[in-house]
Amino acid sequence: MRDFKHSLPMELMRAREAAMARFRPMLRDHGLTEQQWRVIRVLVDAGGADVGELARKSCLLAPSLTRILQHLESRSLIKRTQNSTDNRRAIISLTARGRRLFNKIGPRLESLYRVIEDEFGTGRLEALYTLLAEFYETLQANR
Amino acid sequence: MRDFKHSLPMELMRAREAAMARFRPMLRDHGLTEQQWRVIRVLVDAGGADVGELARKSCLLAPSLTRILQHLESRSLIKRTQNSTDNRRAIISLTARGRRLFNKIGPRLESLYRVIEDEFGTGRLEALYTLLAEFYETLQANR
DNA sequence: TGCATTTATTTAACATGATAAGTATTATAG
DNA sequence: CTATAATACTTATCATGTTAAATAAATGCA
Repeated sequence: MRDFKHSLPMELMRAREAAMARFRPMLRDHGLTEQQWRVIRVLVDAGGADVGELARKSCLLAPSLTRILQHLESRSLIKRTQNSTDNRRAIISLTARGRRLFNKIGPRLESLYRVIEDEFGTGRLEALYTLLAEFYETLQANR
Repeated sequence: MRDFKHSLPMELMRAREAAMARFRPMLRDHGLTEQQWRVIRVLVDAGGADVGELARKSCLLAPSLTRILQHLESRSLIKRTQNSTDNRRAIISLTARGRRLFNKIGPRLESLYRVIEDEFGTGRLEALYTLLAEFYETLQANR
């Protein structure tokens, strides 16, 4: 049997963990988990989204997202608006406080990212992105 | 700021999830989680290891591993041996039942893996492995 | 030898991952 | 219209992720 070290899910996880280990301390300093940050990040880009859209874009399962939104709402970082024609959906958006937190953390994480970019090389990083995207597309297509 | 979709941890996660979605149902059919399977897989290769070694090789944090070992022991899939000169360490190994379970599941997962190999192509898969390993090494080296 | 330090593992506490089931609202067939 | 199915979330439950603290055994050194 193929050597266990040569396991793709494992390698993907190790690579991801190596990267996250660089980012996590700073998020933690601001009382945020990686997943909470992903939600905030998506809300900045989208500027308001329902829970389903948020789940897709932040790669979080609905039950996890429900809990995260409750948490972020209790910290007044997000707010819900019941504005739609569909009463099942609530529009989630950042509060002013949420935006301030993003503006504080965003640039610092960005610079950590650039360090990685320098260490590994922009070219190889791009190659990795491409392969990952292709891999994902291939597996989704034949699902 | 860089587009959020172009986030390396996210891409690594999505790729990993796409792969795991293929494997998880079969593991679940046998009452195993992905992490429990990783432990069994390492024990087959190593044939007995202390908790620290197991944690490193299965890429699990010590607290998670503690719980998983308790679970696997309660199902009689692993056993502990207090044989060492160091009384802090217990040697973990598979029971006959654990080995039987591995022999039943292993080949089926292997064939699922070959499907992925065929879909994505052996060459690109190797390229991906190489980049991932290099990425991990680079980030570990400059830790 | 005696004791502070280090090492190996476990507990504790809180957050998320994963699946199934529940609830409320909207769409749809008859 | 109205019963039924589909949709969008939320709850519930169990397992793991993450960090800090606790416990216990081994080491190092005065």
